[in-house]
Amino acid sequence: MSLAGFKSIPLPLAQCSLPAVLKCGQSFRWSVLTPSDTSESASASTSDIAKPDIKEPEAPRVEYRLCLKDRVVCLRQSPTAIYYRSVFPGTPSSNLIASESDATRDAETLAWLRDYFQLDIDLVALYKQWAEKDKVFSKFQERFEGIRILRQDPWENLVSFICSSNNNISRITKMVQNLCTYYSPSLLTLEHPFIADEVLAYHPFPPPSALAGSNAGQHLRTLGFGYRADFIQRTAKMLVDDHGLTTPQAPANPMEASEIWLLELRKSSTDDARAELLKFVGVGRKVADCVLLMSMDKKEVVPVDTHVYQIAVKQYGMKGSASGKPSMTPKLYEDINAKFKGIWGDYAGWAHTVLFTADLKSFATYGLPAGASPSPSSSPSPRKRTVKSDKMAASAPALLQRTSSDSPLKRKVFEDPLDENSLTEAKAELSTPELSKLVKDTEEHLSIVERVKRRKRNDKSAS
DNA sequence: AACATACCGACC
DNA sequence: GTCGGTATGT
Repeated sequence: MSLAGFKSIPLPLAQCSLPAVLKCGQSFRWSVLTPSDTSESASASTSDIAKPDIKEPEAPRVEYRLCLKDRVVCLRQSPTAIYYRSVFPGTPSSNLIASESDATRDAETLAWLRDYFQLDIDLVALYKQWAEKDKVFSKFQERFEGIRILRQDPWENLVSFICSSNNNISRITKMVQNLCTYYSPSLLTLEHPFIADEVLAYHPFPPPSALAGSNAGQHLRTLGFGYRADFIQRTAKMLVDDHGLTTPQAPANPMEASEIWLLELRKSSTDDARAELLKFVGVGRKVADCVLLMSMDKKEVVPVDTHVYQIAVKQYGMKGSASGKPSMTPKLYEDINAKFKGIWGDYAGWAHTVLFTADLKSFATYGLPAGASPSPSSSPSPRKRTVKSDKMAASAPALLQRTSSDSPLKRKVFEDPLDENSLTEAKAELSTPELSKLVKDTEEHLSIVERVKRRKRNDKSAS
């Protein structure tokens, strides 16, 4: 598979890692397509490969796709560049003659990419600053390169995070996909990049008016939204009712007035914008802060959930609650928020996302190159909660590739890289060099995890 | 103003 | 029983 038809943006992986950024729970709408993939949209599938094949940088075996209002953007990545192309309705891919409008469209897509990935922000420089200020961050930085905040559409982001309460990435992804499939018409269909004869349909994100109808709540329930169904319908209706009649900017603008109103909140202060967001149903402090950080340019905002609370306790020695189960009171929220802002400063929200991502089970072995020996402290802690509850389970040890002919055993190891049982079984069946390498890497990882555990125990009994 | 409980669905 | 929370009740 060549990169014919793709333009390139020279960019080191450390500035932006697509597999990390597009699957760490910021956007839920990118599909990740690989040669071994048999399903439609796959960011939740266990057969995904999390990293481009670095052994063959000229031919990445992963493609990422997102449907915008008027085009589908397709991306691939090598260690030194991002490759992009866009596909429009009604343009057969067999058209080999580049026209003038193609050049215009490429320029538009490039502009969109620079904005969406915020490529003018020097992430490497930010990492350096955070590492200087913060010992904990410096431990993780090398293994979790290229994790940056996307600049997403506020409406889409708001709905996605209303879905996120009491929920996991895998299910949120399915819900958002259902939303697009059933509430906006297909823009175009496109062949799978690696699997012949597989055709995929692409739907843009539906506008507020499409979800505001009084019947939407009930219908969304049947699509698996649960109690969040009414939140979404009512929020959509509030937007249409209260902000749907803004002076039409340009008739050609495909955005609805209420979407533009949300977009304009970028110009407000953090507190003002948050106050507006909190008026919607299903939007509390955490969801509002996610929207502020991820689509309103409020880079200093640190959304606090139970997960972030765990990091504050574990990594930064914040006092844990005696009864194990703390309720996230406004005061606790503020305390944690202030703590992280004090540590990381102006881009605290960006720094928080790096650690948040590093703590996902799916990234447990991310960035561990074969044979490399990470320092003991840089390995993620084997928190039971994370290991058991994170259903993303999409990533495998870096640099290793799954194939369609994987043995059941290899699959097992991939699906839970930290599970010692499957590892023991796998050792007895070192049939392929690839599997043996995987076992070696994972063993090394586990031994590090063990060392950390032991040290923790010793520290405790010593004090 | 600070807590408790229900809510929905998937998983252990 | 658990959970990347919020709304509603006391």
